[in-house]
Amino acid sequence: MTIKTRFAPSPTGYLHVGGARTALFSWLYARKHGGRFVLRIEDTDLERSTAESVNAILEGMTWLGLEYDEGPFYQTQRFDRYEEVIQQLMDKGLAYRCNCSRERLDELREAQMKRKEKPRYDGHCRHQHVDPNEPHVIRFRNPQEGVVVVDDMVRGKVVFQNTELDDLIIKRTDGSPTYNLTVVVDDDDMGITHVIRGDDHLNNTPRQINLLKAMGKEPPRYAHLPMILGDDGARLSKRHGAVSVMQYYEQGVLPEALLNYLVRLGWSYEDQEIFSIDEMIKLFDIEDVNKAASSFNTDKLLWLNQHYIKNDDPARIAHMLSVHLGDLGIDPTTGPELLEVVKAQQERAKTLSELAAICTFYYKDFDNFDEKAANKSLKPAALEPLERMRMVLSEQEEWSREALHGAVKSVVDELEVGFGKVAMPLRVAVTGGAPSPDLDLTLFLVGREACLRRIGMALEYIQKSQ
RNA sequence: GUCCCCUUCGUCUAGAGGCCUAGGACACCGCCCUUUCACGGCGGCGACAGGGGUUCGACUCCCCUAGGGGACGCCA
Repeated sequence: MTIKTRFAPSPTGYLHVGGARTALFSWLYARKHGGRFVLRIEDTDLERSTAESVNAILEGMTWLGLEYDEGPFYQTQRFDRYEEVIQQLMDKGLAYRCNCSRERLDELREAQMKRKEKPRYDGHCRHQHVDPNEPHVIRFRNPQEGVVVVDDMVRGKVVFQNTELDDLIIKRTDGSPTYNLTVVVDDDDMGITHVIRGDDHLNNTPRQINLLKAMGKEPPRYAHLPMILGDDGARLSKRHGAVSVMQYYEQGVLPEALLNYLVRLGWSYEDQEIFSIDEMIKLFDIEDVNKAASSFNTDKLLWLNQHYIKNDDPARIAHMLSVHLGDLGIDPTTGPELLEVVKAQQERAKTLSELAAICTFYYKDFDNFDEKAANKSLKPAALEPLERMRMVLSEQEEWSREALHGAVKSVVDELEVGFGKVAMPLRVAVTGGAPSPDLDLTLFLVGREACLRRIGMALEYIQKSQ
């Protein structure tokens, strides 16, 4: 039997980290077992589903590289099929029409709550004849005795009493099918063998199993993944920063870093922290997934991101970085070779946007010196070293790292001071105080013209601050 | 409220009765490297929710309590 998993989001918002993790685990499980991965859009809620959300989800999946083998399927295009199943259930007496008013239902719920009972439909229309021509919904006749055992791959066996379940609506007054029916029909029709989804669906599972049994079908295997909470342990929401996966893209998080972060949320393999996609596929197993919810920790994501930025091919980083430089109004073709700049700065940033920011000084003058750096290094004592450096650099014939190192050294020797007395002011003068690599490499990349101009700015700055 | 689930350092996690003086990672704090910032190296801080059992022995098994999460929709 070929293993088949699916990711089935409802297009009522963006792809968020929780959804992305669910998709990742489903995808990994399929890939690991040489199976197939299906994308299905659960858009039966016509009120809230939007085309923008569909696009956002597809965009997120693409960015993360979670490619699907089948789909995307849209439930709104399968209404005929759902109708067919509903009819079959009606014919077999396993579903019935109900015309209870919303008012009655509301009152019922309220009364039950007041009695400290679990609110649920009382089966009022179970044995009532309802005229098909008047407005009605169709409810599934849930078994009233016995138990349903969900044999979950991460939770183990979970037992539900049928008396806890009520007769759920499978078809609305407007004729559209509801979630619990559509998932069950689709998962079965599409041959889904493993339903891997969020924890919040665990309580729906016994209902779905009953529905499946009524249809004469065999339930798939289930795996309910623990939720992802915000940094503060509360449910993930907008106030926790990035809600949409694409916001991480915008901030300059690498997809492999996000995936690596997500795969370690609720799963681990020995003491390993860094996983390539291939390693994830090889080592991942749904049986090893934890039961407890976990909190999203941005610091760790950023640490992973820095790791990937630092270790990735500089050419690839350069390619991705140009977008972020563009955001800052920088055209990297107007200055030093971007590839060389990336190599020089690669290990100094946690995100691509941060990397872009610290690469700015290679391409354009800064407006102000960093206050802290300037206070420390741009003092009167720096006047002489900077004057000397300006002269030496303006006369410098060979503009190479080695030669520039010699140039700085010559000033140090001439003034008979420590290396830092010259190097520090010079670095701040040239970079504005931004993090930067070796001084000789920095001077080399920034170029003679900009170096001289900025030393002038620094001298002016020192004189003005007196 | 009812039902279901969960509970190891601040966070992610290892731990399948003795291997635990509870291991790793992020964060934090020191030190080293160093012309800045990083990187890297070394070290430190820091947890079994509480209470009962079972057992020669419990982080591991059972029960209770507490706390957290989820579900209880003509949402998915």
